[in-house]
Amino acid sequence: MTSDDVRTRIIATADDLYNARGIQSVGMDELRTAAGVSLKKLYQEFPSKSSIVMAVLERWHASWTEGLDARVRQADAPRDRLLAMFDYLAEWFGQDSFRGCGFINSFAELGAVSPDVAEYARRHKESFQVYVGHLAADAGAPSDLAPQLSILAEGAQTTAAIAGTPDAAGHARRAAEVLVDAALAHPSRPTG
Amino acid sequence: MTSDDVRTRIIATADDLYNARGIQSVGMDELRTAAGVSLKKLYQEFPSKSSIVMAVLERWHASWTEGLDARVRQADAPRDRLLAMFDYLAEWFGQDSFRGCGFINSFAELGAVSPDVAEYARRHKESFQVYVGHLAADAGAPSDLAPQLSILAEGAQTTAAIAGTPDAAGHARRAAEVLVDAALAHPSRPTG
DNA sequence: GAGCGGCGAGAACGACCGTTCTCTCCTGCT
DNA sequence: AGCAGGAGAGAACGGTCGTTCTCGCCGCTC
Repeated sequence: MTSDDVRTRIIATADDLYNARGIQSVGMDELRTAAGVSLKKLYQEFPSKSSIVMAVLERWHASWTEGLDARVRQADAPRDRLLAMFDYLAEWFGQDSFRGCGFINSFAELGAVSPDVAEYARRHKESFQVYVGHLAADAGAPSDLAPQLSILAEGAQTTAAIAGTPDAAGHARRAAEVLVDAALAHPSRPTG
Repeated sequence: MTSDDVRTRIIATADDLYNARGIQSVGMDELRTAAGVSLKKLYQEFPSKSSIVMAVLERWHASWTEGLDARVRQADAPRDRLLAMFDYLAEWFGQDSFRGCGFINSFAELGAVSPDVAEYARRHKESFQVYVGHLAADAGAPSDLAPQLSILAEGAQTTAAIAGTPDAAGHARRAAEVLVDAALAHPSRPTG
């Protein structure tokens, strides 16, 4: 078993546990047991718990970004691409393991106490807004639209998590349709 | 000094500390010191930390509900009342002490580990949606509108918290204007 | 004025956390 | 076969947490 295998397994286990129960509630010993790794090996791969946390945040960022992009690329028309992200949210909310956006959660848990976590969450959300901005620009929408859709997506995530139902994705999608259509009725550049 | 004074002071102090740094990061000793109360008196008024947490959640709920309602009542027209909640958000986000919605934060911190906190957060958000539902009904909007505006408000709260800027309130308000106007163009009942 | 009941300050306690250390055992090389 | 080195299990350590206990002090009552 290579060192990469061990790292991957630790991060995958921490992903599950941190997502399910929060970061502070999961101790190193529980993580060690669940990952099936000796404590020595754990600290050989990661110098501290906070380095594991950062690695998990990276994993969350990559998996969210890739999943979103893959879902968006299934649609062809720019308008459909803008709306596809809400279908991605719907799929995500429907999973049993869904317990809210890990970045919102980790920011709430540790943002005030760990500048690294706060900064990583900020950058993740910023990169999402930039991504939505590109989709909106491709659709020829004015620059107002992207932050509005981003806010809808964020709201759907917290609402779905707290309410415990995936309904928010549908509500957000229908709101997004109205906003997108209104924005495209006053495009920022001619349709050609 | 009456017992009520002490309770109020403890809750007010816990409010500040929990809001600023999260619940788990604030220990009983720090709370005791900041509130200027003996540890004995603290445990005389509250049997446990979790009972203080619940009391703070109640305070948050009351202060949010009252503040929102007061702001909404400043507007007369039903449409303005629906939009007024985003002005309330803008004022809130602009405060130095703003660090996100306490219910979203406490749910993220403790929701998975404390059913009481999770349930209280759920009920708080539900009561907000009911409130928005009344405002929307008064404006004669179809029932779709209320959850959409609620999601916008939630998204604005998390976006403003993580980004560290109050801009999200303005974005959410402009999105809400579009949604409200679109909804009122297809009213659920005649304008009379 | 003597006893007493309640108070504040803070020590103490048990549990748990993140991290390190020890000790044993297994493996692979010569 | 004998030895060196690394790995695993888990004890140990220092710190902190929520909670309780102790103790000395103050103001009240007879």
